[in-house]
Amino acid sequence: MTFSEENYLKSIYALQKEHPKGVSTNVLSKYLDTKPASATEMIKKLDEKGLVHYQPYQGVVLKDSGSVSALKIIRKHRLWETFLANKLDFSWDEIHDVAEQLEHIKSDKLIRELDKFLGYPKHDPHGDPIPDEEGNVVKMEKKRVSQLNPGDIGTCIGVNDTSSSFLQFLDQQNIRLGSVIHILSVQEFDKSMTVRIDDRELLLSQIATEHIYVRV
Amino acid sequence: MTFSEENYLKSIYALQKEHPKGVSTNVLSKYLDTKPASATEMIKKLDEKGLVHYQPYQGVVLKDSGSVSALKIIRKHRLWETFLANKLDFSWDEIHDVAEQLEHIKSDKLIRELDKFLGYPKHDPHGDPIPDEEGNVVKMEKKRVSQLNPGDIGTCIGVNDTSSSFLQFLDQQNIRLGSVIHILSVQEFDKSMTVRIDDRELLLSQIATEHIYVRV
DNA sequence: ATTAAAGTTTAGGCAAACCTAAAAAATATA
DNA sequence: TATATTTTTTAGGTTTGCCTAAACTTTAAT
Repeated sequence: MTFSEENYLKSIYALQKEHPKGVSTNVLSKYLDTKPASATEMIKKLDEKGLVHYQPYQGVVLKDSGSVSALKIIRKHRLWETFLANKLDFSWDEIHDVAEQLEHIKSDKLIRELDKFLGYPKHDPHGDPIPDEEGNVVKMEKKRVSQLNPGDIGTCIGVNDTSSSFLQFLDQQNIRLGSVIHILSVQEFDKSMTVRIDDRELLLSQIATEHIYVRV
Repeated sequence: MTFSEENYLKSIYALQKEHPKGVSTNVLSKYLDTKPASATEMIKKLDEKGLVHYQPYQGVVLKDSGSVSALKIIRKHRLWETFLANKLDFSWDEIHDVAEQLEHIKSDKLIRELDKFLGYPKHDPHGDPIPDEEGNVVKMEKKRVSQLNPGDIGTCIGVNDTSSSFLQFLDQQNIRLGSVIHILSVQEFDKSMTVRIDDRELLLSQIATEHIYVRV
């Protein structure tokens, strides 16, 4: 499988959550920063290989074999992200681009050994679950802090905004992976929340609460 | 720089030790398992980019800029080999193919961090020196076992043949980096040598003794 | 020195993955 | 419903890196 085929499969997988009845060539090409005509071409090829189901003008849907392939690439991507963040000194916002390259390295042994070396992690640094060798993903109750109610407790497992200003803010507030967040109250008028983290009370704006993911 | 350009540069670098007055398209294409016509094409392109000096029918020689580029790739290759052998459970004969892929990942930070993570190693698992960021290589007193005489002692620092059959042989015989080799005797008729390694006596064929490098 | 052999380059093709522009289909609007 | 707009596909073109076959150099042998 070529790099391009892998990237298309991965993208279709990511997009079909939002487009369950078929990912259009328009959406797909926008996501991949190519042109619709290129997407059509590739989709036809993937269809001929039996990885996707394609009906002209109706968008594309992954078949089971395509899903398995996509999940294998996602597994590699997330394991490499974990490596970069946990073993090398990469910050959250630097790992993605390098992992995009590393995910295409072809070696089953490499991925098995990397998994072992990292201690069989269940989640990547963004809190997303790492599929196992067969492509099974642990579905996780992942919520935004903004979706919680007073009295709820969540463990920080990731963020949705990797801008350095946001990551710096988290650093200053000592909010990190594993931080336990207690929801104390919610302001009606601006949806800001008072929370407790490590025995410190602080106020999070609505924008902040929407960008922090927790396991409940 | 494309993968192919990088592979050609690296190959020219490797071959020009044996072909100091110019690497022919024949030799180059054989090394890369392509055809001479393809080598001619690529060499022309590298010449246009100012990385090599090419005169039709006279072979190709690296310019300084080409050497620096080649050494950067070799640095990446050897750091990844070190990672695979020292941090993951890869044996000598398994690291090469994967490192061939990893060496093309583009990220200066990744290589700096990997180097730090590995403790700034000076040599890769085959005993070859790892160039520094500027492309400087440490030259070493390196002899083949076949050049030693009875009574001599050498420390294994590398090999000259990276075929998996040879590397497997070394593994079976427990010959590894750092193994101390005592030369006991040499057979006149076939140049095979009886040696002691770790209190075990064994016979090495001439072919074997020519492919093992030692520091004396 | 001439011819034969070996090595190298040129010329013309092919596949992958992209592109633009035009044609066709689906959707939205009047 | 008919037309206009948007989306999608088709057709034809480009680049990279490979190929084969033919033409051309260089080297070796008679």
